[in-house]
Amino acid sequence: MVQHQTRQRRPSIHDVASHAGVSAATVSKVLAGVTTVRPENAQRVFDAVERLGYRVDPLASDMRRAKRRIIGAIMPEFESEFFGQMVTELEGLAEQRGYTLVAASSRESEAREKEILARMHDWRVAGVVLAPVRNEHGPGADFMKMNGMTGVLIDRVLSDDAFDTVSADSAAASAEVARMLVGKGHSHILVIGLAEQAATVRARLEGFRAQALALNPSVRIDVITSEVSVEPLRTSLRDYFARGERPTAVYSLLLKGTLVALSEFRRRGWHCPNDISLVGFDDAEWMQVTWPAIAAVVQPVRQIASEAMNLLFRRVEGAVGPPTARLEPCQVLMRESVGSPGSGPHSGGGDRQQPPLS
Amino acid sequence: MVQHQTRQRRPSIHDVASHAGVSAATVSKVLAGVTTVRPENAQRVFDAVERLGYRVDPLASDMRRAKRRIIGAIMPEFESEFFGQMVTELEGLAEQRGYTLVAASSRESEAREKEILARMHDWRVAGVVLAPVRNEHGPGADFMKMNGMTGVLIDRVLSDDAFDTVSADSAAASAEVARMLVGKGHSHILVIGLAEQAATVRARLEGFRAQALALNPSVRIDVITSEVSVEPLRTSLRDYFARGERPTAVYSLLLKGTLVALSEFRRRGWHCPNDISLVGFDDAEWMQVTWPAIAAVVQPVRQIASEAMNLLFRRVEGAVGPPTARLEPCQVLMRESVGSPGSGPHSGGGDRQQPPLS
DNA sequence: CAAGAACGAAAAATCGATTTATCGATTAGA
DNA sequence: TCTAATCGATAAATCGATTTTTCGTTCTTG
Repeated sequence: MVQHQTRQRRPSIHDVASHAGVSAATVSKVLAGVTTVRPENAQRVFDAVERLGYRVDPLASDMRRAKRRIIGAIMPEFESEFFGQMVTELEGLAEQRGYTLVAASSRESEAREKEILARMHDWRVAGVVLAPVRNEHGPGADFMKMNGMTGVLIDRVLSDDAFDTVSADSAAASAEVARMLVGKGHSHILVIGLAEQAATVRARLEGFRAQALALNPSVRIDVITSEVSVEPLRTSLRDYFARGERPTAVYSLLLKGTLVALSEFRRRGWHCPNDISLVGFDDAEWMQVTWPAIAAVVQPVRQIASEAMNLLFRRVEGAVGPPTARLEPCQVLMRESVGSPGSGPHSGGGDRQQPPLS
Repeated sequence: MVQHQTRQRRPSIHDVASHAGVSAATVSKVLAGVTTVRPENAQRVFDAVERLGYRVDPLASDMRRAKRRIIGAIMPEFESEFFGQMVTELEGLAEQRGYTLVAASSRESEAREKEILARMHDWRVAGVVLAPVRNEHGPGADFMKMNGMTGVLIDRVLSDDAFDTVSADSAAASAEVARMLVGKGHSHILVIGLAEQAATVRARLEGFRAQALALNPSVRIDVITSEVSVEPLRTSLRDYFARGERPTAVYSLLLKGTLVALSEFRRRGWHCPNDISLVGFDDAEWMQVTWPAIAAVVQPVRQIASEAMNLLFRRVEGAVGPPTARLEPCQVLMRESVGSPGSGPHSGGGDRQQPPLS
């Protein structure tokens, strides 16, 4: 525990060895827990370690290994609660196993995603947790395949023929949303999302549609998607409402879509749930303190992170066999933003902004 | 560009050397841009690099350096937009200079903060960007001092005698908030915050109080703080309102406080800005799409990140001299959550929850 | 009691790069 | 012409650990 010296160079394993009067190899063995060392020598090593405040240099320690004790994490962004929590969880889990997590943001760019992967490959990371920008078939996964990297794909994925995948069971969650909305009497529902994330969006959409139609064959489901960014989505949504379309509920398949929907509602002076109901995929802390509180699908971040790390380390340790595709169940939080249609006056609209409460 | 081989072992500098018919030292020099190499040999090296798809192993490359090309970033959390953006920015800036960023979350724990720093010290990071849990005088900064680490402190800091500091000019921003609130006629204002972050909170508080009193000497300013977490703050706030205190405006010194205030308002059935006005330190994307939009102080994330990295690399490159303390200006976004007092009926309260719009 | 097994620890090789020292071949200068 | 300086490149040392090989003792055993 002593660290009285403020000198520059840190003690190396050789310093410990000479202080303990043994060889560096012996020190290494003692610290690795090898039992074929005389207890007396082991004690001298521990003493010297203590006295010098010696700690293993992870960089040097990793030099000879083919796989270094580093795990890479690549997320599309860090700004949302979901990915923030995800990185926090992954970091903790990696640390528990003595690994260092190197996190990087692909900033929603597949090109950047590939560059980051190349850099992580340079570091000889033991494994990668990749949340792809688009889906499991992007250039990122290809690069990993091509270079024999071990990894797990999460979030915007369904299943892959090379990597284990873990994601929220968004189809089941969407079905539950459908149950709730149709159950409340909604028969004209708008679903908005980004088509870029193909498979996941399709799963959510189909999960929702199938359940909704099963409950009420005459329900009308409109879909608005945009390819890459959310701004075109905003424009499409604006046009849609301007055309006079009046769904009684909106289900947004992604957080940014929920924000867009809310801002379009506010733009038209519509209030939830009286004028229109809203459910969003992805929960956020603020959603329960606003008026109205926003109904949302909560993704099981901890479970996804923990399952992903389990699968990853299994592969890192050499497990073989066909890749698995895990789906973790979500929770749907029904809040005030959802009501029954026709329970309040549908303010005709118009594009002017108006103060909400007076 | 060629990477036809899917074999396991990556080519080393010796593979390149033998393919080019030169020594490893020559390859190293060519790649380092040393000019005392015969152009013909340089070309052969480049060709071999291309053919083999060779890339330098950053781990091995860093072995002999005292400071490795790694920058550590320690944030109290990753879940908020502010720190999420901060990590994104820092990562980009580190990458630009050929450094790898290792980010870790102290999870609002000073003990963990120190552990992470110890681990980063093990890695011999070139520098650290530390956003301390409490302030610049915590065990984290002490550890860095003790071990001669180079670093920059950001966010919850004012100035330090050992490290450069960069933070938002929250005193000036708070003064501007005071100007706006007092200017609107508020004369009883509640300020809430966490005292743990001593210096910063005091700066914000004093900046606010001084300006408010300068404009209206009879303004009443109540302060509620809690030491560590936000839950006691919630309790205190609840008690405060239950005692019958009726400020006309609340200024929250931190994001979590803004959420707590909103949830207490909703608990009592109060609406912004008619029943009470609200301004929060720290902006978030959702604040502009809710009803009402929440007024907030926007921190200059990019400027803080960029300035922190500039200062850090200056020190990494050996710059000496007294530490600097930078304050980056904030922007105050006045939104609908702020109005004039008495412009709407103050609903007496009561603790029952009530639907907002009807 | 001597040959062989078992044990513990030191010596040496290794990982993949960088840097320093060394060396041979030209070229320059005396 | 002989020595000295210069140039380009290679050999070797280094970084800090781990792992393999080697070696000297001690303990068995025939």
